[in-house]
Formats: sequence, structure tokens, C-alpha cells
Amino acid sequence: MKADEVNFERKDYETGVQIQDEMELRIWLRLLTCSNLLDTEVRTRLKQTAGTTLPRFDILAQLERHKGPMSMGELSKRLMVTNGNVTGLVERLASEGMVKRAPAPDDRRIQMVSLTSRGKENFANMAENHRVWIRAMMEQLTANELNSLYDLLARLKESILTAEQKNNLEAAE
Amino acid sequence: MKADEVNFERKDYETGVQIQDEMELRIWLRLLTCSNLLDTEVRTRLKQTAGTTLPRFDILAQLERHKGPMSMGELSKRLMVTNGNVTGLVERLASEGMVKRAPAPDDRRIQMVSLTSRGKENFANMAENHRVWIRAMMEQLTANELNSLYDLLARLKESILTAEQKNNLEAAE
DNA sequence: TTCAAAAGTTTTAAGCTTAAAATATTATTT
DNA sequence: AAATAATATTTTAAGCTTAAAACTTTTGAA
Repeated sequence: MKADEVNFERKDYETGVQIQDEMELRIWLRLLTCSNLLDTEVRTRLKQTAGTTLPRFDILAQLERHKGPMSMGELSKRLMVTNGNVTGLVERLASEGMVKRAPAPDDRRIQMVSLTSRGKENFANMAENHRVWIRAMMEQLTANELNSLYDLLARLKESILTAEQKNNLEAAE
Repeated sequence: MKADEVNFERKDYETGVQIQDEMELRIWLRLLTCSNLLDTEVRTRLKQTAGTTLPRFDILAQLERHKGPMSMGELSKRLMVTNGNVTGLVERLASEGMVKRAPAPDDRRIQMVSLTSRGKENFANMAENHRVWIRAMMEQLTANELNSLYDLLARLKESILTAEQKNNLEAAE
């Protein structure tokens, strides 16, 4: 399939929803749709405007936030992905000249990763754009709606975590 | 990293949020967290209880819903993924005996995919479990909260689509 | 009818992701 | 000090995903 022949307009998981489906299932699908729309938009724009990917952007964001070198393990924890995953991403960023790696002087097991000046500059541009994109995509919502949504998502998050906790207790028996 | 040494408890993109971050960014992160929690949970359970993956489950779900054989292209459209992606997924499902493929009698370009009896049975079990999992994860929310969330997500979805539309018009100039 | 365009699908190359095994270094135990 | 355990990272194998190229079959035009 060529890029200009993509056979769908937008990622919308709700297209198949049926009348008898329960509310919880519908919310799941709608949440998935929203999350996917945002995600796809950000990825597309990152690619178009900066020729990079979201995972690579995330690495740069962590390094920027941390201020100073970070180990592979720390990056892995912050980004909540496996160590092996970080190895590959940092590898690619290094080959693009965005980050540099060096073993820690006191512990040669540890690889310290840091932004290059090019990486810093590059990230600053992307981060500003990123904020603008996100804001634009929520532009239609009022301040009240934004607050309500924020609170309800907190409730949902709590509910999910509670359910998982229960489940883990059962599994441990 | 071994499975029992995973270095994070839960997927939570909000851990790095800072006070000065704007509301839109926070909502984005919270939405990502919720979507990810649900997604990870469903994937984990599908793997544990049925030894399968979400993309494969999605293929079976489409076939079940459609009732009757479906072409690769139709599947690709419904699932909103590329044709090549469907080729691989159907390939794996066929090797597991869940689906079967056959060229359409009147047009040999077209591959018609359908559920085997084993695939049907298998899917019925998974679908029922799936409903239970989703319900459990939203258990703490009241009917009012569920409705509000559903409506706000609709508003968000509209807002995103509007923003994209605007953007596409600008790009077309 | 023959040949070019269109349509449906598969293949390929690249990147992201994980889990598990392997490697290298440091810390601890005996 | 030597052996063992723990820690940090990389490698490997497998799966998901896309975009682009390639392939097969059908349709349509000359």
C-alpha cells in the first residue's frame, strides 16, 4: 500500500460498536480511539517536522528533564521499557549525534548517556512544537470540560489499579 | 531482564509531570496512562489465559462480527492497519488452525479468510473473558461517572478531528 | 486481441517492543 | 584470595507495525 492510498481516514476503534455493547466496552473503545488519534498525530508530526520517532523523542525528553548524564538503567526505569529496548534507541540516537555514551568512571558496567549540544537544540524545537500540537487538539474543550475530564481519568486510573491489585492478591493465594 | 525482575510496577506516564506543565499536556499523559493500563492488562491476560495476542484477537473479532468469509483487504480496512500487517497475522492464525484462507472463486487475486470451528470456539471464550476484564477495571466508577466520561471523550474526539481537519486544509494550500 | 492500467495481496527493509539468555563488571562470602 | 552472587548492560529470537516495492490477476482501452 502506498502512502497516498491509505485505505482509511482515521484510527477509530468505535466503528464496529453495536447497540447491545455495554457502557464499559464503549468507553474502552472511545478511550482507545482518542489515545490513538493523539498518538498518531504526534508521531506523524514528529516524523514530518523532525524526522524522528516518539520513542526517541521520549529519550531526549528524559535526558533534558534530568539535567546531566543518566545511566541506561535509569532511562529504562523512567521510560518504563526494557533495558534492551533502551540499548537500541540510544544506539540510534548516538549514530544521529543526538546523545553520547561513556562508561561511568567508577563502575565500568554502567553506561552514562547525555545530550550533545545538537541533541539539546533539536529537542528544544521539538518540545515547543509538541506543546502546540497537544493544545491545538484540545482547543474545542472548555476549561470546565478539561478539568472534569482530568478528574474522571483520575477516577478511572484508580479503578484500574484497584482491580489489578485485587487480581494480584487472588493470584498470590 | 527476567520476567520477575521487571523494574517498574505499572505503566504510568504521569510520574514525570511537573507543576508548571499545562492542563492539556497533563490530560494527554493521564489519558496515555489509562489507555496503557487497560491495554497492557488485556494483552497480559490474553497471553496468560489464551496464549494469544491482541492483534490476533482483533482479527478473530472482526471475522466473528462479520459472519462469513472476509477478504484480506476488508480485514485491513476494518482493523485500520496495512495489508502487509494482515498478511502476517492471518498467516499465524492459520498456522494455529484458527482461520482458513481460500482464493475467491470468481477473482483469484482475493483471499477469503474465515473462522474454523476451533477459531469460533476459541474466540467465544476469549470474548466473554474480555468483557469481564473491562467491566472489572471500571467497577469503581458510578453510572454517572461512566456517562460523563463517555461524553467528554466524545468532545475530545471531536476536538482532535477538528484540529486535524484544519491542519489538513492548511497543508493543502 | 493485446497491452497497459488498476486492484488485491505478499514481500522486504526498517524500527519498536518484549522476554530470556549471555556477557561483563562489581560486591560478597567463605 | 577464590568462588559465588548480584548488578548493569547487551544480544537474540520472536512478534507487531509501517511504507514501499514486487507480484499476480483482472479490467479496460486501443
